Amino acid sequence: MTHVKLGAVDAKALLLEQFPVLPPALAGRLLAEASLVKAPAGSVLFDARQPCRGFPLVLEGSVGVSKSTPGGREILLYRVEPGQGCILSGGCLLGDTDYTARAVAESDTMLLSIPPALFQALMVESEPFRRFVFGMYGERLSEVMELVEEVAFRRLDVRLAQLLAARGPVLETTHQKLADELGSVREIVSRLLRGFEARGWVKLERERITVLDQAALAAMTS
Amino acid sequence: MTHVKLGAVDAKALLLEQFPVLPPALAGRLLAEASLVKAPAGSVLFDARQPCRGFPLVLEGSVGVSKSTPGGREILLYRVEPGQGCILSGGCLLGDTDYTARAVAESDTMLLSIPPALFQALMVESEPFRRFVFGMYGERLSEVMELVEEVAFRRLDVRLAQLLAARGPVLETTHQKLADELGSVREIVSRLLRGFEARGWVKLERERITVLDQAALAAMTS
DNA sequence: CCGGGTCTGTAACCTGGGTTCCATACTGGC
DNA sequence: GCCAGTATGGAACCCAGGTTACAGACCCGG
Repeated sequence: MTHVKLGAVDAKALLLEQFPVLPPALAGRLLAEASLVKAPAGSVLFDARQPCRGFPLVLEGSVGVSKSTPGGREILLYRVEPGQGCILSGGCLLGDTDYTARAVAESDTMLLSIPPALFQALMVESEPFRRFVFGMYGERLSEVMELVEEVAFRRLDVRLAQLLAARGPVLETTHQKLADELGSVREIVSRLLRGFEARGWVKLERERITVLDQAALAAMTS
Repeated sequence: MTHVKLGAVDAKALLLEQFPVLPPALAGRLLAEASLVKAPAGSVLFDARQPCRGFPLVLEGSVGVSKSTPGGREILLYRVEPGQGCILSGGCLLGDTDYTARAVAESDTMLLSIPPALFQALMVESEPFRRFVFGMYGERLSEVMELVEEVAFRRLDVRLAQLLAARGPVLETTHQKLADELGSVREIVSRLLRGFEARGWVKLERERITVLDQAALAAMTS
């Protein structure tokens, strides 16, 4: 976990390190023509009904893409980690349509925003870049399809348990944020967590959940 | 609605008609190298955990892609109509992964199955083909993301009403099939339909639902 | 060290939707 | 015209999860 200040040089190192699939020549070009953006935790990168300004590659941190209702409820569709790009922007750029979801930096995030023209050009010229973008599309689609199934058929306690098992052993977060990730509400998440705690599977503290029995949580899935 | 028997000639006509974005030269090549497949209504084109044999373009009929649980419940992820391809296969071909869902012909369907090698070649060589495939990816992803929101936050009566309004004025289907589309069960769909009938919004008969007040159904959305 | 904001605990209550069960009715083949 | 298979009607019951409403508890800034 590097905590150095990031300049142009570090950006290049990060780009090469996080996106090994991209040939170095291309990386150089990206750094020259794309703009480096720092997004502090919590900042909104884009929102529904907005046109798309560029195709962002995440170098550091992570971005959550979610849908939300007027009533204030929310559900996380997927997370963009370092080494990935926000594929939603790809669709917007190619189809020239607006966003249909919201993207929020989940931690301090650094990303490289490829301007539309360059993105289009790369898609035509660069085979590796195309493969990269395509691969990500496929992955995302599968993920979101999976999510539909989860939301439609899996009980919330199971989904919460999965989440805890996957992200443990220690989660520094609030019940509200977990609820927003699952598409539920704070009270229910609190209630379920209490249940897990009673069974000795987790320990609860303010803004911190410690997983004590990952196996038990994971076993709920079945 | 053409009911002629379909031979090679008709396939070409259909291909050109349904896929105007593809240049005629490419269409010729596709017909020469891809295989024409007829799938009777109800036949399973592919299922989860199977590798992918080709990239199918739908010429006539329609294909439903859905997830299902061991318990027998089901939810429709999206529908592939004439002029579209099954993008899920694209991901499988490029990433060489297995399917994660099931595809069923919803009516007698005719499709053109592009073999993996040709698909890969076209993605490299043909800009219009690439644009076509890309465009579809973006669309599907948006659709499925939308579906997550619907399933997570919208009540079933509203979703059913939407479905009826969109697919009316007459639906030749069973309550079970509607349930499988929505990710619910027969009894609930029946109950809700009864409610709509009581309000004079639909008329119910065996294997047939007639929408009488589309405006009322559509208005539930808000 | 006081006070407002945020996070969590807890409980009563409600309801949408799933489960179970059975009755009825239509339909097509023999 | 009978019978098996399928589609629908209808009700009792249950429960996961959402709503509402507070009360502490912690945390930070002034």
